[in-house]
Amino acid sequence: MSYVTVKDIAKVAGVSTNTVSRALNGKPDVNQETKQKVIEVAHKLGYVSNRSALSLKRQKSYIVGVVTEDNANPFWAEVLKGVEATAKNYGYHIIIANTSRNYETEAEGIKMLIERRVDGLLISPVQEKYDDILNLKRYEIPFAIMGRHVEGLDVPMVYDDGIRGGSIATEHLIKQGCKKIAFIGAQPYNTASSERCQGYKKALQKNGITVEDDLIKTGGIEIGGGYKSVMDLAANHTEFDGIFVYNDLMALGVIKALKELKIRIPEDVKVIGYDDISYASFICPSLTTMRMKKFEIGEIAFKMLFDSNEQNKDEVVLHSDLIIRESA
Amino acid sequence: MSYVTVKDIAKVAGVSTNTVSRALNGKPDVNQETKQKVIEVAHKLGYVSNRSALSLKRQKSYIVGVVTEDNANPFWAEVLKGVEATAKNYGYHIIIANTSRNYETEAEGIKMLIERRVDGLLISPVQEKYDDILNLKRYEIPFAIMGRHVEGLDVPMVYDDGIRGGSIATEHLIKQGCKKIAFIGAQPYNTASSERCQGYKKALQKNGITVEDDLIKTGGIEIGGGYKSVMDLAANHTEFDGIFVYNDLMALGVIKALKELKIRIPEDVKVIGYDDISYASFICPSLTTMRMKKFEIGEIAFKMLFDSNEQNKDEVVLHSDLIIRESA
DNA sequence: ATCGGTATCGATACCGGTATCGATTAGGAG
DNA sequence: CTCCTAATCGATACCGGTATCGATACCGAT
Repeated sequence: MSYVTVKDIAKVAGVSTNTVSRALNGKPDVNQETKQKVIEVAHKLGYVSNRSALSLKRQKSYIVGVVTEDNANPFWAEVLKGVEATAKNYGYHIIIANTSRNYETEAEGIKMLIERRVDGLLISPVQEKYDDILNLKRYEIPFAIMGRHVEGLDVPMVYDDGIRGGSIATEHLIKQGCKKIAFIGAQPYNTASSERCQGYKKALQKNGITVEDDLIKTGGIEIGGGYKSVMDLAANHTEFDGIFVYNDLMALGVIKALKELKIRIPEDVKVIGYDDISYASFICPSLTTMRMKKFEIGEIAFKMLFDSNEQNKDEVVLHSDLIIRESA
Repeated sequence: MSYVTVKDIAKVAGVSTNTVSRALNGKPDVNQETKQKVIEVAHKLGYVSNRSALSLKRQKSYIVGVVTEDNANPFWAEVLKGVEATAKNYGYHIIIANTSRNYETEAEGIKMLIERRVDGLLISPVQEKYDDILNLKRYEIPFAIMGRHVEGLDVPMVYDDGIRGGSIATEHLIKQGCKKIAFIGAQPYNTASSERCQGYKKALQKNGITVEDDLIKTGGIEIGGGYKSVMDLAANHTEFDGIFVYNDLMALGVIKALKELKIRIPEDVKVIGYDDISYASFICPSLTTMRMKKFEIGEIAFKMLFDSNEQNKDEVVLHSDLIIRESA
């Protein structure tokens, strides 16, 4: 059986398609009895409205596109929950486009979302380039940047204060007695990573510890990236007694590497992560980290698109909290 | 600036909308020069095609709807990666509808996806009821069930052999010397859970161990469910030296509870999970588990919809492998 | 000169809804 | 009885594409 249309309902109910539309949408100018009958017929025929036709006519899709690096990543999964829950409250659905931290994939994803005529766009940019995002200004589509702070882009953003957080994390290691603290970060163009690194340097300087370039590693993100950076440090015989890792996922790799190197945590080396993903308390040793307001990032980002209270803010900065566990 | 249409391009290029369409879609019956000019104009004006209009005209959306309990759940996140990667190869996009293990949410999600006129539907059902899924047969939309085995539904399915896997997991505990093995499962209507429980019973019987109802717990899923079940066992002073947990996420809760009860793993109690989520090797102690073919479930499920090689199979059964780590 | 074939292109209908506007009817006021 | 108003409803245009079909022009063959 094919899909039922308003025309089918109209024929069976003996009214015009217009009346069907009015009846089904609770509009005025319909007699109560007619309305009942139409609804009855629609139900009996198994009518389901066609959103494509609606989108076309209303010039509104009630879809918001979300562009993130990977919706399976536990950090972004939480952010997405915030977006999704808020979207639902506002009568929107979301389509997710993963970038896999690749600029071309990001550009493709954004194009796809524009083709679907999303009503808004939430982007956590790859940051290799911003051409695709700047290009968005050609259209009248509202969009916002999530989880990253980008200077000079003149686009609404919601992000975590990485300088503050990085500074707090590093100070915690210093208070725990660490003297030679390494920073293991993401790609250099990743502003979240570079801000946390700035915070790290700030904390070191404030405490009279010199910043050593050998102790700063940037590279691939995710578990493998953290693993590799520790192995690099070890291969260069760089000494360290503390590590501040860009995020918890990389911290997993860091911990794995340290274990393989028979370095005890936290006795020999203390480790602190960032994000507080849900598995941070279950890993061994449990991970000290900065708890980011993940759900809120998604929630606020969505509201920046459509909620008049948040709409005209061009920047929302969130603060993360230190969560002390076993690793530091 | 509003969106550019074929009409705008036609006006500027001095041709008809039809010619624009032909030129942009690589169709024949267009002069090479005309084609070039149209493409040029389209590019200059920043044309992006409108998928809603296309969907309406072509009666095809190139979207597949995916209904799962929670895309943030590490197990389903992997399955979704399989779906997404395969969909991309076939030129499809996906829209995700989370059910939160709630029948009403599932029914709503399915309705939304039908409204968007998805070309296919992949569902991991809540299993409280099947009315919404059976209702799908009214439409001509292809769909398949992922990760669950449901008898008597006459719908294509791809799932893991839970009886086999549950049996292997339980036998592993028995070989490790466990005599009193508990099973901690999900809700009773969850067929994946009940099949693993069947496998558990089968293995016990085969090894001359009597099945004790006190040792079988069913209840809430996810971390909290596992935690609560262990605490229930402890409150009833039920003795056990091994636990087979429905999935790894619940195993996290189990391990948390055991730690709080000062029960050592694996010395006092051995624990085995199911799924092999990516964090299983990082938790403490690292989790022995059954590795499910998560990506493949998503991949095969998608192919069942459209790929002529897989299309006419009504069931694909996958086998999981025992991964031995510290917890058992 | 006429004809047939081919290449190129445009007018128009249609997909499934909704909005605009006009038509019809009934009822009450004058 | 006429006029006005409100309630109800239908005909039609439109959203942005594409498919169908017909029109036109140009070529070489007869």
